[in-house]
Amino acid sequence: METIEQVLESKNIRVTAMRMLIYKFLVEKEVAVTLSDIENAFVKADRTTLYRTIKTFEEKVIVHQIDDGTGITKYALCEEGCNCDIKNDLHLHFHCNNCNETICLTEHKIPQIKVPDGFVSENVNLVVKGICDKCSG
Amino acid sequence: METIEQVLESKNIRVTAMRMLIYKFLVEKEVAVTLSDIENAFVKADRTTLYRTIKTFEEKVIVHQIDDGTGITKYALCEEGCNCDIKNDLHLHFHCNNCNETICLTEHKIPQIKVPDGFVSENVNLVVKGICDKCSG
DNA sequence: TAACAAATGCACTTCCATTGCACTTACTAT
DNA sequence: ATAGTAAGTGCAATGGAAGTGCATTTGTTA
Ligand SMILES: [Mn+2]
Ligand SMILES: [Mn+2]
Ligand SMILES: [Zn+2]
Ligand SMILES: [Zn+2]
Repeated sequence: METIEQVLESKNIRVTAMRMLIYKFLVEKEVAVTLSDIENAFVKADRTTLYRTIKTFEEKVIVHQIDDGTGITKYALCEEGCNCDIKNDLHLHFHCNNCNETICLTEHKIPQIKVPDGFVSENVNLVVKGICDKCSG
Repeated sequence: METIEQVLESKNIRVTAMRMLIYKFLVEKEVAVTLSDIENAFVKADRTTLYRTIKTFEEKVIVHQIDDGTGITKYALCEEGCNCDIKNDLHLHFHCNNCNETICLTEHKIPQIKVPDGFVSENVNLVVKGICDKCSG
């Protein structure tokens, strides 16, 4: 079991108190979070720091960004071997219209999408909206 | 060939000069437009009017909204028989990473997406990003 | 043409994202 | 250990897009 310090160091990110806390927060959450979610969890920290921390995490492929159509960008931890830096994330995302949470369905890969002649597909964003397992039960 | 007045009337929208101009603008554009695009095309008109006009068009199913992941909502004319009001738009959208334009691929329907047990899919947003035909030529 | 409803214009507001700059903290080389 | 440097943090401010309240104008209908 890797410690948080080890995770950060392995990604060439300087270890700071704030970064460890935010990383821990992301691990414990199972859903994608907004910057405001992080803000609310760390009221004593400055918004800018949180913002730049998540941007650093994104750059270093610790988290990936999710546009679920709510208008607010969300972030979730990358999986082992995630290559969202070179290609867009290949798994699909689910947004619950009831509890308003967004989750990664990492097991569900995006099918091959055909595009017309002359078009070149580089990546695909796919968000399914509906009712999640917790809300449909 | 229907006139613009006839189109608007058939959708139960009051015909005004502004609305006819905006409709004409949308018809002539083949790509999805942002509110700013419309603003730039009609500098003498007030932003609010353009905003509310496009919202009216959306409500009356003359245009549909597109979230292409750029963070700015875009709008494009609905096709004949478009049912984007009851279900999300079924065709896919293409965003060109080169010219930054977004277009409807109305011929290309979104494939059925499987979701895990317990999840209920209500609608799907699918955006393909890459190079469009004009830019790849 | 009078009366009413809807459309427009102006001024604000809110929310999220982003940046510049000063200050503090962490790493590195002596 | 200490100084120097690079990176991280906090504060203040900005900008863009979306949305709202209200007064005024325009269109419709009786
Ligand atoms: Mn994901
Ligand atoms: Mn479309
Ligand atoms: Zn739910
Ligand atoms: Zn293009």
